[in-house]
This record gives sequence, structure tokens and C-alpha cells, in this order.
Amino acid sequence: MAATLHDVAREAGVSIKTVSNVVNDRRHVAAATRSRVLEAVTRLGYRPNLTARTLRNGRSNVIGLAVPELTLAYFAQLADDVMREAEERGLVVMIEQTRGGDRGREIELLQSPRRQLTDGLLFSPLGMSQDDAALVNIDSPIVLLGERIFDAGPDHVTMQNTEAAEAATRHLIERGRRRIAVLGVHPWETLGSAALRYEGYRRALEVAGLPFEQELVIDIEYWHRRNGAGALHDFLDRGVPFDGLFAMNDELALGALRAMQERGVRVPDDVAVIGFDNIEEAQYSSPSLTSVEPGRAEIARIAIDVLLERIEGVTVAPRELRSQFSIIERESSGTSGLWGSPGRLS
Amino acid sequence: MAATLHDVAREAGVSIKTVSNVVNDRRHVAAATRSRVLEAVTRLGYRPNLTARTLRNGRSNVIGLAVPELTLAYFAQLADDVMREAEERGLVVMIEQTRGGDRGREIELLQSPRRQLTDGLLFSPLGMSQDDAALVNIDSPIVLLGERIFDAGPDHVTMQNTEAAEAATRHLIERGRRRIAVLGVHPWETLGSAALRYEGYRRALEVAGLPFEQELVIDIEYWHRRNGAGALHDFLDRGVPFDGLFAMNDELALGALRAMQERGVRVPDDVAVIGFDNIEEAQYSSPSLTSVEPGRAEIARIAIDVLLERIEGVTVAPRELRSQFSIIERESSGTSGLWGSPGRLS
DNA sequence: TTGAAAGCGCTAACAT
DNA sequence: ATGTTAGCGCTTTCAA
Repeated sequence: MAATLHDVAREAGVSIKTVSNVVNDRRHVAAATRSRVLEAVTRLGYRPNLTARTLRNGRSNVIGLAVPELTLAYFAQLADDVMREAEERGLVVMIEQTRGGDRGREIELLQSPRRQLTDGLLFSPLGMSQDDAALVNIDSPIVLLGERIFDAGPDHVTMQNTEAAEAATRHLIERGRRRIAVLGVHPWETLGSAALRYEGYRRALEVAGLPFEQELVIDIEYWHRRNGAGALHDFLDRGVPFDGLFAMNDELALGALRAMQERGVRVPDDVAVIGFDNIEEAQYSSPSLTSVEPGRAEIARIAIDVLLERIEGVTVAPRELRSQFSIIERESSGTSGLWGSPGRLS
Repeated sequence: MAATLHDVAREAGVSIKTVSNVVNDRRHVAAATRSRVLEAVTRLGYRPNLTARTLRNGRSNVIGLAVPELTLAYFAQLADDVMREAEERGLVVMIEQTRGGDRGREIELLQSPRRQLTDGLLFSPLGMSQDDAALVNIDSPIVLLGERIFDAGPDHVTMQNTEAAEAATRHLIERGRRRIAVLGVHPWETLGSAALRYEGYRRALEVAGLPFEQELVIDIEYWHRRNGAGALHDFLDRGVPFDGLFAMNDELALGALRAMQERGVRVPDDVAVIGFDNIEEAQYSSPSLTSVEPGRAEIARIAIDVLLERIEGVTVAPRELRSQFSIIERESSGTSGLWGSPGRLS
């Protein structure tokens, strides 16, 4: 059995209060007493029971992070960023997967008794939508990530989707591309990353005075590589001429690269490609993938800061915060460079 | 403030014991009482305090999973598998990253008070080695994953590294390759995935009566894509002739594919390539990557079963369990197939 | 500076 | 079938 405060107190010949004071590094402990206690602590191998401490303090120093899927590189990297930031603040992260946009699972998760194990939740919904906004107003502190739900009550940290998508499309236009296809559109939604990025795409065309062509719009529900590859095969079958491709995320873009390679379409010579998210693989694909760096690490940092404020009980009006983005240019939108060195960040 | 058992009891006009019985679905509760209690539960929005329950029961139904890095696809997928299996058993998983083989962090994690938040730990060491075997014998239940530490005391679940590597190498030999390079060797270790897979490589050569050539051995410490690409560039610079490549994991293989593409080496025409791990990307690279499927999902299932047994207090001798593997053949070792459909599993 | 004791919310032994 | 109560290990008034 693990040693408790009582055991240590008995061993050191003091009260548990004193042991508690020593363990928690409080003042008002005589040096002699302190060392006697510490000795007992090591002798017994005492380690504080975090569950008891949590029950007593009403605070666990564990925060939850709910993402659609860890096997999507973007979310694995987000999780990594969040864990790094959390660690610096002495927090532990408990990750939960909502499994690719299952609205029911998301709602269940919000209401799960497991919320009680954490002091607060960073929640990245995918299946829930603006209609469900009321449901995210749970008792415990919560910060929303992503673009599914706006103005719902909780703080919200996200990226500049529309602006970044506009910049991405402009990037292709500036390189002389005129017929730019867009991959991953969700025509059924008006919010969400897809809708916002699509908006940016259209805005860039408009600003450049380029016509919008419906035949260049490729709908895809799930933004996985396989869907990108499949959809692009179908698109190529249709024979619609195009010289640029804006993929709504890097997974789609990588799938598209693969499909084009299979079909003998040269990138960037025939088609210049840009993705979104700047996942690590974008550097190592062939050709390396130009992408939008959305400021993921910044999102993680801000989100945790905001969540911690709420946990501490700060009561300001809900905030909507956005990270900075940038375009990382690589081979897929620039020089052919099959002989160049692997893409670097910047 | 959240409602407690007491509040519900008062609201329903019964004792807390009865409420507890209802909440935990015990028998010995009259139907009328039960419905009255349930009504009070919904009216007050009562949700059991898991921390209190854990303190009382000495069991949290949370298990820990410690992996090197979530951003390595293999571990993201392992985490996903573990979470799926855990969920089916009513468990929650708390993931921790040891950050790419940092021995100090691994040891710290084993001794962290955070262990107290979980009923047991699935631990995949990378920095610790056989010399540290004693340190994994912690108080709480633990199951080792991977190949860093053997015969240490805890149960150990792993894959058939040597056998699978031998099969992988044989796969290339059977396709007529005679000068097979091996990528990712760790000459400084005698256990560990690298050593075991290297052993399999050598065994396959021996069985086939092929000479072992030191110049075909490529050492790489970190099995990331960038290192695979870099090392292969160096190897190509050396001008050593080769017609097959066994990469010790898929990330290295994907990096190598990229490097060969940059240097005009055709895969599989000039060099047939096989990886290890069968990460999802292997299907979508160009060419798609032949790989060893190591039985990751099976490892997750077995590991949780074994851990749960220990948590329940089973006291049998420590076991060493291994998953089944198979070779998933794709383009990188077979037909050129640039026009084929994206690789499928099998 | 240190000690005694209450109580966080729950479960279960024991009593009725 | 239901109620009373001790106690899981900790922190924290309140006293000494």
C-alpha cells in the first residue's frame, strides 16, 4: 500500500498538517521539522494522492482536448502543440477523439461525466453546427477551436480562414494561373472551414477580375488523402482544363498530387498546387507542397491561456481570437525543382 | 454548484444510499423509489463526481499510454487503436509523450505522481534500454510495448520484428533483387527495433545464400522522413550499386522514395522498396509503398487485455506476447503501375 | 509553528 | 427495501 500523509506524519512524529505544509512548500515550518519530514517522505516513498487532492481542491490540473481524429496529421500536431503548452503550465492533457465529425459523439462528450475529471475543455467540433450552439454552453470552462460554431458563448480561438484562403488563391494567380480548381468544397454548409475557405477563394478571383467557373469546384465531404485522390481522378475524367489547384487541406492536396502523378499531369508545370495546414509531410512529398501555415502553435498557446483564465474564474465577455497565417512556398507552386533539396520551412 | 448525491436524496426524499443504488443500477430498489430518484436526478442535472468515486473505489478507469511522439504516424495510429479498444471496455486513455526517446523524460514519467491518476500504464519506451529494466517495475500495473526492454518483470507486448524483417527482405529477394540496402540501422544497440529488424535482414540474406555487404548498410538514428531522405541522398552520392531497399520504417521509406525521385532513380524499376509499419500514407505515396503490417491493432487489443488483468489483480508470471504480421504488397516492390488505382490493403 | 478535526462526494458495511 | 455512518487522502479553518 502506498504511504499517506498519516504514515509520514507518524514516521516523522508530527501532525499531518505539518507534513502537508512541507509537501506543498508552505512557509511557517521550522527548518528542523522540515528536514525531518522530508526524510520520512523519502524513507516511505510518499507520493501525494492526486485524486484526493483533486477532490479536496476542486481542481485537477488536467484539461481535456477533443479533436476529430488523431490520425489526421493536423490534429496530431495540434495535440502535440497543446501538450507542450500545457506542460509548461503544469497541466496534463486528456485527449478524446470524436471520430471524424460524429455529431452525436460530440454532444455526448460535452455532457459526459468525464468532464468532471478535467478543469476545462478545448473542443474542436466537426459534426456539430451553428444550430447546436446552445449545447456548447456547459458548466465547466470550455474554449472552442475551429469554425463550426461562432458566437455561442464560450471563447473561440481560430485561424483566419477566409483571409488565408484568399491569399493562397492569390498566390496561384500571381504565378500566372488563371483556371484554378478548388478541392474540398462543402456546398451544404455556410460556416465551417470549407465554407470560409471557399469564400476566400471566390474573393481572390473577384479581386483579380477572374471569372468564377462552377466546373472548377470540386466537392468533397471528408478531407482525407484518399478522397482527394479519388475526387481528382473523377475531375480529370471530366476533362475540364485547369492550371491551378487550391486544396482545402494538405491531406487532400497530397492525395491530388498522387492522382495527378498517376495520370501524367505535371506539378507545377501543368498545374500549380497549394494546400492548407502546412503539415510536416508537405515538406517531404514529391513535389514538396506549397501550403498555408495557419498558426497552429499560436492557436494552442492562446487557447490554453484563455481556458486557464476561465478556470481561474475570470469573467470577461467571450472573446474570438485569431492566429496569424503565412504562405510557405515550395515546389508544387513554383519551380519544377525535382533536383532541388527537400523543401524547408520558408 | 453541481448537484451531489445529498441534493438528489433530499429532492427525492430518500437517503443517499438509495440514490447511490439507483445511480449504480443495483437491485434492491423499489420501482416507485427508483423512478422518483431518477426524476430528481434529471431535475437537478445530477452527474456523479468521478473524482470522489475514484478516491473511494481506488480505481479511476483511466489508463495511461506513453508514446514517444504523436506526430509519428505509427504512434498516432497506435493511440487511435488503443483508444478504440479502451472505449469498448469503458476506459478512458490519458496519453503522454516522452518526446522522441528522451530517457530522462521516460524515467520521470514512470515515477510521476500522475501515475496515480491512472489505473495502469501502457508504456512504449524509446530512450530507456535494457540497462534500465529495473526502473519499469513500478508499483502500479504496467505493460511494456516495443523492443527496448525485455524480461524486465512487466508483461510485454510486441511484434515479430526479426521474423517480419526477414520476410520483408525475402520479399525483395523473391522479386529478383540481389543487392538490397537496409536503411535505419543502429549499430550501437543490440536490442531495440533496429537491431531486431537488422537481424532479420541478415538472416534472410543468409538463407538465400546472398553475401552480406557492409556498404549496403545505412545507419540512421532518428527514423523520420527527413532523415531517410537525407541519408539516401548521401548513399546515392557514394555510388554504391543496389537494386532493393529495406527501410526499417515507413517514414524512412517515404523519405527515401522522395530522395530517389529527386535523383532520377526509378522505383521499383531500378530499386524495389519495402517499408515497415504499414502506416496509412503508405497507400497514398507515389509509388505506393509495400510495407510490413505489424499487427498494431492486435497489439493494442492484447496490451489492454493484459493490463486490465493486472489491474484486476491477476497474478500469473509475466508474459511476452507477439502480434501476427503480414506483407502488404504495393507498387514500390512490384509492377510500376503509375496508372493503377491507389493501393488498397491487400 | 504545530495540532485537531471537518469535509470534499462517493461507496459499502452494517443496521433497521 | 432503505437508512446511517465510516472513511478513501487530502487541504484548511480554527485553536493552541
